[in-house]
Amino acid sequence: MPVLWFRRDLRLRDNPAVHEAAAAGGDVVPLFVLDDALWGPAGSNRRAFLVGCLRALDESLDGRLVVRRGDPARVVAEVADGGPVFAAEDFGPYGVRRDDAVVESGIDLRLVGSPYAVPPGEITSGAGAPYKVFTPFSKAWRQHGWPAPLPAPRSVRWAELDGDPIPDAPSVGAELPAAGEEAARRAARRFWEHGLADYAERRDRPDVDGSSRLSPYLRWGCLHPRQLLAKLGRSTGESVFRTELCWREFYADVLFHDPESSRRSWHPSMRGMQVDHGRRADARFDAWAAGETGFPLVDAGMRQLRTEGWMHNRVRMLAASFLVKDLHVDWTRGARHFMEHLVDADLASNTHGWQWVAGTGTDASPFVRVFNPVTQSKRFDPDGTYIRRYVTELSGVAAPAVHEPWKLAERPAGYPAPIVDHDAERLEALRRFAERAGR
DNA sequence: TTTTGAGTTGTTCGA
DNA sequence: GTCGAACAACTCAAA
Repeated sequence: MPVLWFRRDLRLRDNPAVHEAAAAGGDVVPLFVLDDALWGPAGSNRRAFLVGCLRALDESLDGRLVVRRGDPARVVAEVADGGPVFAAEDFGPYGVRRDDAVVESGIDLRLVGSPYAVPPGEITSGAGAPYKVFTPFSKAWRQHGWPAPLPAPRSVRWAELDGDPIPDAPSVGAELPAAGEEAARRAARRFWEHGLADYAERRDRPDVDGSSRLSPYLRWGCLHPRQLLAKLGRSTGESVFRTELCWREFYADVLFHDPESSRRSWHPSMRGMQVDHGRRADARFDAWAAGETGFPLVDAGMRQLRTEGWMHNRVRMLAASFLVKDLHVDWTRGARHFMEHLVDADLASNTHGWQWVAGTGTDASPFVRVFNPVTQSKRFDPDGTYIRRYVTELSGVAAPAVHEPWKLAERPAGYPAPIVDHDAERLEALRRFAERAGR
């Protein structure tokens, strides 16, 4: 029996592997392998969202989704029993290793499609080398183009096979996004109706929640970017959103060409960057992770991450900048924390988003960027709406004091004083960068 | 091969 | 408050 192996493509629509598996003849076994290498490091938010996606998929398969726990090479071999296995290609470092092992074990693995409009590795510069700068990549990417979404497949006959139960969703603090393909379609429709027209202006505003909120669905493949790209026109908002989708593809391409870059700085000269270790650094990291730095917008973001498994991108950048530039903690540590808690945790986007902020990645900026937590707060959350939503200690504090509560005559009860002096740490960050640049 | 223009998302300083 | 310049020099990508 042909097997349809779901990995990060938890949908039935516009899924080339579904078509191929159906065309192979015979009842198709829809399989998901609960792989400890991926399940283990995931925090409860990410686990809960994945469980939600699996339940939704199971429902649209009339309860026939086969979930098996264990090592993929062993589990897939057992289920396939010599038959062909169809799956979308995974270009991440772990996915490539896993699939190599699967093929080596003799399984007839047929990779069809990928989670990207253009698979990593396909776009190269005139010299045939991978792009290292976003803008030329994005031009080539748009020129390259992508296929239209697939029509619905003729009805697929799904096999009935025993599996392990879908694990219970861990209990989580607050509300996670609704999971699954139908929820993704609703979210996309909502974004199209309410968010896309003003996207260019609103996407940077955490207070009005102006981003698309589609990242968790793209991460788990409840949506394919092709489905979004096919509907995008030429307006400013649509162009800006298309560019955001292109960033996702660019970073997947960068990680594909340098799989090591998820663990160490992409830029060789930045690998010797001086970072802080030890008890003081650990305490600062803990304060950052808990949302107790005393900088309201940073804390609001870190608390949103904990409770919702998601953070607005503008605030992600600021929180990352704060950890790296103000606390001098290695970016990989912050990136791991994000990976654990984000429901949209994507290794490529997360890694290279962090590296962009840390100044260790493909970005060729002529100067060192150090985000100012107060300036960012005033510009992107002017009334403090977003801050007060997550930092309840400041619920009675209005703008402008909400941006710098240490200036109040009386410190708000329960809210910490700033753990560092931003101006001093900024100079320290610049000093460390200058040291690297001199080598 | 050499040259040229450009590089997501920033901050500070001084007019 | 608003605005433009300065902030390293370098690397990339295409002409």
